[in-house]
Amino acid sequence: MFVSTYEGAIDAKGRVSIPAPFRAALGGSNRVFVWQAPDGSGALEGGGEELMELYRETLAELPLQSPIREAIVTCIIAASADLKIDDTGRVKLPEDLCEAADLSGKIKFSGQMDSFRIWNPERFSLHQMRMRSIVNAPETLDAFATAYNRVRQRRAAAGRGEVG
Amino acid sequence: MFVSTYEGAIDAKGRVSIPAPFRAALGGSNRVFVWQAPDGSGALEGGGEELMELYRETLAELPLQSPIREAIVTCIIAASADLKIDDTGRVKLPEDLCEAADLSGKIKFSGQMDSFRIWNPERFSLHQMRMRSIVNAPETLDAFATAYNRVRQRRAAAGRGEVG
DNA sequence: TTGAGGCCCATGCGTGCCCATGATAGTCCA
DNA sequence: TGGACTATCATGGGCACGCATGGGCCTCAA
Repeated sequence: MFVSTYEGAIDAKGRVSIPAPFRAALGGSNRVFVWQAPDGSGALEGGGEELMELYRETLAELPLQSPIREAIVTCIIAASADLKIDDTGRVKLPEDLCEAADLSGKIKFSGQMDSFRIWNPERFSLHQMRMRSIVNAPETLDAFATAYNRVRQRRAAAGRGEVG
Repeated sequence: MFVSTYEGAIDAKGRVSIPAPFRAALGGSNRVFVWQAPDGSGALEGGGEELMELYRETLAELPLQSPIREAIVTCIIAASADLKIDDTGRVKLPEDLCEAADLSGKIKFSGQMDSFRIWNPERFSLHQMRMRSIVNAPETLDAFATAYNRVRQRRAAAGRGEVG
């Protein structure tokens, strides 16, 4: 589970330390995949072998000739960098990805549950501010609370007991 | 279940003892997540792995590109501190969260059923006073009583018997 | 020969772990 | 019913390990 936000830095050799909690979330594997987040946020997105396996299964659900499948394969699978984590926990980010996400010097890692993101810090604060204004809208929290209660009730019905 | 309110303090190293009943509510896990309460109350909100798992399921219910999902991921998942409880029951609160919630010295923990909150004591009393005036309004208790009776009747219909 | 990448060692700082101490409440017995 | 004992919990502080980071050397390819 990728949670929280961590600071990091790209060193003179283009190397980046993956935050230790994220390495733990990768399940001890020393392989990471990194690609451009497809939502236009300008960040990079990353995940481990487990996520890639999930993507593989997801793609298998889609018709072989569908444009959706083709687009995902091209923009995520083909566009991913397949990186090896060295024994001090670092990877070398390819230059083209760094340029695409405007990364140099200080960077931010943010957890997204199943994946994580790598940000230019300023872009991240901007994104944060935008998201905060959405969260402040009462209908956002309402919608989340409604979905949350649905999940809880489903759990309770399945006899999985209470939270906490 | 997180119930009741407890006093606490931040020590010189930025550490805070999680009240023992809340630790018990975390189910023996030594991992806590803490983030800014998204309701503008100025408190921090906290929960355990179980709550995060519920949030993960809830997010999975929401469309991948929906602004709600993105906002919650940014403002809760990414904004959370992923804290480890040491064997005396303490965590180190990150400075940015302390600043955001105006915490230093004495603090208050308040139970919220599925999660708990961490308060600046003065803000908490203010909040308490505001809430008390709302509770005093007859329509508040009416609405609560109506919902309560609906739940009781649903239970009775399901043959789950009486309230202890 | 040179530049880039992979691998290894060195270091400083943060924080996680462990010790001890003090306070409080709950229990047991006189 | 009162007092002493004990268990649990909050708190303070020291120490060492883990993590992020910097740099050197070797290898391979252009």
